[in-house]
Amino acid sequence: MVRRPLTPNKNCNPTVKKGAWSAEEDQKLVAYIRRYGIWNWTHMPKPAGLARTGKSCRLRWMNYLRPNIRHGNIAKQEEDLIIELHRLLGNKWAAIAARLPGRTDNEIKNYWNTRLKKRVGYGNKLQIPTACHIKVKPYPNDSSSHQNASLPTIDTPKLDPHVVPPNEILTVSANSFYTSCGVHCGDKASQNSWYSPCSVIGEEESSWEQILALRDFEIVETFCGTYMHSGATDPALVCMQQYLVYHSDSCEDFSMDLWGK
DNA sequence: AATCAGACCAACCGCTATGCC
DNA sequence: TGGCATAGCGGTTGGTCTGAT
Repeated sequence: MVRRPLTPNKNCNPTVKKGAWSAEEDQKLVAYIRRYGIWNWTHMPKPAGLARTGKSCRLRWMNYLRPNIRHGNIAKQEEDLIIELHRLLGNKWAAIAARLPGRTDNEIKNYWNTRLKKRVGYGNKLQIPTACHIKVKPYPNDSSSHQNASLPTIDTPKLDPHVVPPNEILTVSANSFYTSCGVHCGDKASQNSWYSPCSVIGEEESSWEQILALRDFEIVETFCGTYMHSGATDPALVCMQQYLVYHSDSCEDFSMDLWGK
């Protein structure tokens, strides 16, 4: 869809162009960024030969021109993930987009507002436990983490699941945490045998919502091990797998390491 | 064929977070 | 510590498309 350039606003700088980007402008911006990189959005337009604000350039680049952007054809799997993440995060479009490679926050926001909002009801936002004090480690390179103030603050010690037994990972207020996540951490855990969240709490959706809510944190990696151990298959796993940072090639490999198999 | 309403989506705007001095 | 510049986010706007009448 091509948007016609807007009529210049009297109150705005007439030298600054607004509205739809032309192919020539796109080309200029891409060429400039390829050559010089992104060094300062505010001062970039002039040397790039663009009569645009830095803000406009940034938006155009982020939402349309940058590499690996995918437009349209949102798959059913992606749609499910958007719905699930939105239930967890609310309108944190950037955070949701970070979980969908190639998709932009703007695209997801539009997709939600125009298609999904009607289908998905409101008022069912996850109630996240707040009683645990497990230290968080934000995911690396996740610029959106700082904006997730609505998520629980969880303190975990530095995790190394290859070394630390699962039942020793969380030490403070662990019971409340495990209970809220539906993960048994009693005797069974000490025997190196976790319950899957689903089997413990009996409310699969509720459990996984809460686990997914921790997606920014290292702890989710541990739950992936648990999840794999349960042998379940679920779109939620797709979400988690994207955030594994282990050297293992797959979640299953990680799980096997974790369980010493 | 013309009109209209709703859907879609690119782009803008205002605000906030962050970093630097 | 406060002020400023910049980046980034989310809400909103408005132009185009499409299907119904």
